[in-house]
Amino acid sequence: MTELKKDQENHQQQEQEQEPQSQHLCDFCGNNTALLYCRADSAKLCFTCDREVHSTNRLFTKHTRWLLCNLCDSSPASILCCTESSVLCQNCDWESHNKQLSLHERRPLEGFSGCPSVSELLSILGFEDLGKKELLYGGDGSYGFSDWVIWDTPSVVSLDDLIANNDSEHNFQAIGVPPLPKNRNAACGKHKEEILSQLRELSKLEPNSGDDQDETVPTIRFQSMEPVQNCPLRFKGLGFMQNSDQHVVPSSEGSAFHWHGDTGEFADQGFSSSLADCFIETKCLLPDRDSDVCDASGGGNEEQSHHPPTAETFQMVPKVVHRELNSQERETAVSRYKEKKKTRRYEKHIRYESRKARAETRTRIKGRFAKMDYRDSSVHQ
DNA sequence: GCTGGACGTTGTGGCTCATAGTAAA
DNA sequence: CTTTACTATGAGCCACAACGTCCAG
Repeated sequence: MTELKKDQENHQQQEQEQEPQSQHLCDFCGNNTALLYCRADSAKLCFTCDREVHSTNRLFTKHTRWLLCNLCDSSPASILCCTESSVLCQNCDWESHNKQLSLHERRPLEGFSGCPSVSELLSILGFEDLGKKELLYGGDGSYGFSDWVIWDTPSVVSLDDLIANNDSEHNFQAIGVPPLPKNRNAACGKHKEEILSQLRELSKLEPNSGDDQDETVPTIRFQSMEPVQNCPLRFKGLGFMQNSDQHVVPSSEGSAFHWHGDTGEFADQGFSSSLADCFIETKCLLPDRDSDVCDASGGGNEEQSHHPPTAETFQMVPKVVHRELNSQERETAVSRYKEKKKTRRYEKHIRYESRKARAETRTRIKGRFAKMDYRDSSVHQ
């Protein structure tokens, strides 16, 4: 632990040293602090200009943007250091964490594309407990994304956990797991204040800012919550996938999903691993969005959909709990599982006695079956 | 629809080896 | 606290008869 403290202190010192040069201005307007990086444009942008630039046509919406690295302020951040709440590019991450044999908890970050609304940006950046209203007015009362989007809720470890927790009114939290602190995944890095400030400005520009209809619309009704200007919206890793290929599959079916690299699909393969469950809970519980723009088969999503999800991907995808749709499915799945558990046979079951009899008389070499002529030849010798 | 041949798949048990977990030094 | 020794567990291997499917006659 002391090593961790020293590590943190070193980082703080390092940040303080770099602070003066970290304020880069937006390449577009030249006024605001640049917080995002667009690789396709090789440009550092503020949130307002990012919206302006990337909403002009569909092609631009495909550009993936990242937060700027908190250390060098010149490269896209691909690592979130949860310990020090900073976002770092690969080089800076290597420099700072490798040098010091860091014990920091780090996660991969990916960018976002499309034209996310302020609310969605809040969610992407880990301010899910801060609705757009709170952002605008600092108000209370209204509920925002946090009520519907749950980041990294403790995943269900097994179906037994579900059953053990059966009485909790479909609360998917596994037993024995302490509640997580809010906002623990805030992925905004060091420039939190500046980000909030820019988002505040951005939200004022949105047509329905302050409208009651807006933020009270839960995430599960994404279909009615079109991103600004109907731009295709995709969050990669950081936020949530909003995609037409999000098949609704009951997560508690007792199914493991295996990735088919060639088709880019999951296939049901029996009982689920906890890892797959985590993913299913999020990926599959999201409502379908019949967007022709984001069509998995053809539209601009191959990059994401045809790569097998890594453990990091699983870790990064936030948990979105669909409270209505899943309750019935869960109940039926649990009852099916219970029924199956009753009739489960642990002892070995011989299906073909004749094969057993045959196997017992077979010639063996070190336990392995040997060819018949081996016995013959040994007899002859 | 029935028959028979060809061909691919499945299941069987004992042993070895790798791995994880535990206890002792 | 670390290292070593021991134990438990499970996957994989092997050959081949039985089984299942397909197809032509």
